[in-house]
Amino acid sequence: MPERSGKPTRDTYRHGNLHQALLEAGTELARTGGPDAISLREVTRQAGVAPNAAYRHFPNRDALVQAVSLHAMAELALAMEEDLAALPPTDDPTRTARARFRAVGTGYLRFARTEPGLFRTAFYVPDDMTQAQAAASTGQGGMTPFELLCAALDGLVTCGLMSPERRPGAEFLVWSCVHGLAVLLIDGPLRGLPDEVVDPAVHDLIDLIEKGLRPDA
Amino acid sequence: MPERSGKPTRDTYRHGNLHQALLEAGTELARTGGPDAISLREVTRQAGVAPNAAYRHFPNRDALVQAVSLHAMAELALAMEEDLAALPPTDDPTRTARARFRAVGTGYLRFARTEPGLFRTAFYVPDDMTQAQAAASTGQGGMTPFELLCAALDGLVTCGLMSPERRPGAEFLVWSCVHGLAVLLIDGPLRGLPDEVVDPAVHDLIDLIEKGLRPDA
DNA sequence: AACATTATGTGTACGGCGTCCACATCTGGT
DNA sequence: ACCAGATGTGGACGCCGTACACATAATGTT
Repeated sequence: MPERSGKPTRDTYRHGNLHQALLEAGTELARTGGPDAISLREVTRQAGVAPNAAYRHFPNRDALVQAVSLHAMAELALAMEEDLAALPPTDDPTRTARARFRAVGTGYLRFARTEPGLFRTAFYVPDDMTQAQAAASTGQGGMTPFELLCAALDGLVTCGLMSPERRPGAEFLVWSCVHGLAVLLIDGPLRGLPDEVVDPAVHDLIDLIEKGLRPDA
Repeated sequence: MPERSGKPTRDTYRHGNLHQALLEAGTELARTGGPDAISLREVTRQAGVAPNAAYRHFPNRDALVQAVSLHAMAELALAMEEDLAALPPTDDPTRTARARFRAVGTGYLRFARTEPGLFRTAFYVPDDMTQAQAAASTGQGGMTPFELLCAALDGLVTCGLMSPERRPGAEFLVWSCVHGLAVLLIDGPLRGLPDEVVDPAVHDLIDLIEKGLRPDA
């Protein structure tokens, strides 16, 4: 008998699907400890494989973290889509546009608070960069979080809830506001606040943004 | 002659002011590489001292990073005070309140972009937490960044630029918006954008916030 | 069917890190 | 003059990422 203890033991010399296994182990580590918790030695350990085996699938640690990051970004998109899908159907297009805009924000913040480790990993960008809205980080609908936000903003413009001349670049401003609250809630000084405090704050923040975007008239 | 090479050599057994020296070395490391770049072995190396000497002044690495973080927060407050001080004097209190509010935001973002490493270090909060607006992280005026923001908001209320019933908790919303832009600009997908793009975005963001805070009337 | 090629996993080793322990040295109070 | 506490040193341990040489399995060619 070649082995007897532990569970991730394997009898074949080849693992079979190591790339995927490393990714999943990395995701679990990131879930509880953020990007810094992802270690090559730990993921290979969990896969029941020698540390160096990882180098057949990722050039270095950073590449693995990057891959997990993309996966986390996709989960963020999924969370946002969930909030969008949970919306009750409406006849009023204006009401719908507003609701969809809000859902984009609440989904974002819900994911940040539910999965802070993955959220932080999603925004881990090391040195190369510019893969933010790259593929593979989309939800079921094939849209990235950023694209979901843009679509929601376009909806606001269509319904007159936002002036068209304010539209260009607005996605970055809105994103900033929501992202900032997320960061302060999970990493920063607002950490660990109970839902009774946070939920109204989320509501108020989206109110503020919405009001800030509205046409002056 | 006991030593001859390198510069941080010292002839006395005692260093004299190691605590301070470690703090300064740590600050320099954080300035260029953020909190992760702070290493006990490196700061002691720069101080010309054995690695373990650090343990006479900080219980562990995290305590050092924490100390640097406080220092960085104070520098942030200083940057905000600079923008406030640079304001031209005005008779109109409303105009002043508005300008001071904007200065708080621009100072915050200017520091984030000028000193991204220190900015990230300032918001490094490990496990214990709740020292956010603790002492020692204040500027010359003795106020923390958070308190500077609160004061600016109070000014807005006084001048009727903001409805009093919206005031409670508003500091967190506004902080979120500005902080979010800072994070996206230095770490996130908006990284490395030129001033010609960023400056208008900063302006627009503060516009949006201001508008969102205004009374409905 | 036999062999060469490529893909994948292993073993060993190096240097860097934080940290623990025992020990050396200096300084201030008695 | 001495002792106690504060401060710095040296060595060791176990992590980590990663480079190099090697072993083994899968695949394609003849």
